[in-house]
Amino acid sequence: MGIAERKGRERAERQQRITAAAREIAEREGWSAVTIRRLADTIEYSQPVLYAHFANRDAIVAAVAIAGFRDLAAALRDGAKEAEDRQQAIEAVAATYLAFARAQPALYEAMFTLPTDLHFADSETRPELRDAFAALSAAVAPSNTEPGVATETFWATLHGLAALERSGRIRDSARRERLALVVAWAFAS
Amino acid sequence: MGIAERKGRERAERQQRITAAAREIAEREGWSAVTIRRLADTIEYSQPVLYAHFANRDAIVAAVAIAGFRDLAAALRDGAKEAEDRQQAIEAVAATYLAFARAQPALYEAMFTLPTDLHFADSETRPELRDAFAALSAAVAPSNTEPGVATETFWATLHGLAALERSGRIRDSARRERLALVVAWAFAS
DNA sequence: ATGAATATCTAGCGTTGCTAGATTGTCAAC
DNA sequence: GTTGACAATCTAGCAACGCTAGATATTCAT
Repeated sequence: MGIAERKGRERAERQQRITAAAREIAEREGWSAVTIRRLADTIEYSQPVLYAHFANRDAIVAAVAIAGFRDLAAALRDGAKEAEDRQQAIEAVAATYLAFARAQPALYEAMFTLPTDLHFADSETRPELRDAFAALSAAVAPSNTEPGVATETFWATLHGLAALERSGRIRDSARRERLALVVAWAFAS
Repeated sequence: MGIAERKGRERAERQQRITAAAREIAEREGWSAVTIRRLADTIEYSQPVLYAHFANRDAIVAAVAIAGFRDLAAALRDGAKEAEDRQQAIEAVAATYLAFARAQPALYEAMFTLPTDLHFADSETRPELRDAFAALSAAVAPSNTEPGVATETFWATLHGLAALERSGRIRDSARRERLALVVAWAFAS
């Protein structure tokens, strides 16, 4: 009965190719260039095949976003692992977060701007999202196990900085100084 | 020569009706429901008429956004005018900002999420945007006339909170506590 | 009243997300 | 092996989108 397994593998691989193509095109040309026809072309299947994998276009964006949260959580943990004290951990996490958003703007956009149906503070929160939140929380409030007002506010600041920097509404030249200020704020709380 | 004046008035009024309709529909059904056909129907003209007023759909969204910045600046000034000290001013501004975003989510979305070509920290920044920034700055750093790292970071925090609250990624129940924390941060800097 | 200029509309192009129905391929039963 | 059912895949098309060219109606100076 290896046939069913093979089909399952092929299906998973095709699904992977769809999200990879979406992410790549979005990063190169923006999410508006990610059309079903374009994706179908890229994976060399007809359009209806995509609907055997995802309910609609938004579901593809959401899949990319969830993969992004996995990446972000990993990056945050990796960035913080060499910190020697709380302040260093906060600084590492903040810098990593902003670098992540900056390096992959389309991915970040999928994670935070595009879909409205990926909730966080909710019973049905995806584990990937919880995990990224936990990585932040570990740096800000290592001793605290409650949901974390400080972590939420810290995250909001980072997200706000990422968003406003991206849209050119705060000076690119002051990035370093803002980072220092954020670290001071989070450290003090 | 009252004829030209009348035509000018009619034109301005029609333009006003377009943006008002866009804002209303967006607030009720989301920006994706704001189509050229729908707007044309609402103002009882054919579609090409809209293009005599705006270059394209994005320009309509941008017009709504700019009006939103006027409203926001006024709301911030109004909210802060009765504050007796710096801390009260910061708190008033923060609360007003978040209430503004919460009360008119589609408008706020137009201002911060949708268009990419309304720059801030830039020589060609629209005065409406500068003015809103100045209203924030007056509360955070009343004595400081420089562009304001603190103001930028404060703004970023408020925007992040607005965005994450809206998408349900931070707990609605902790709004008060986050506000208090933000005020403490901004006050300390 | 008439002709030019302006304002407005009808009709349509190309593209989008998505889907029904036809077509091809696969595999077990005889 | 052949056949028939089932699954996989494609072709073709719908309705709605932003936007525009060309036809028509309206307005105004002469």
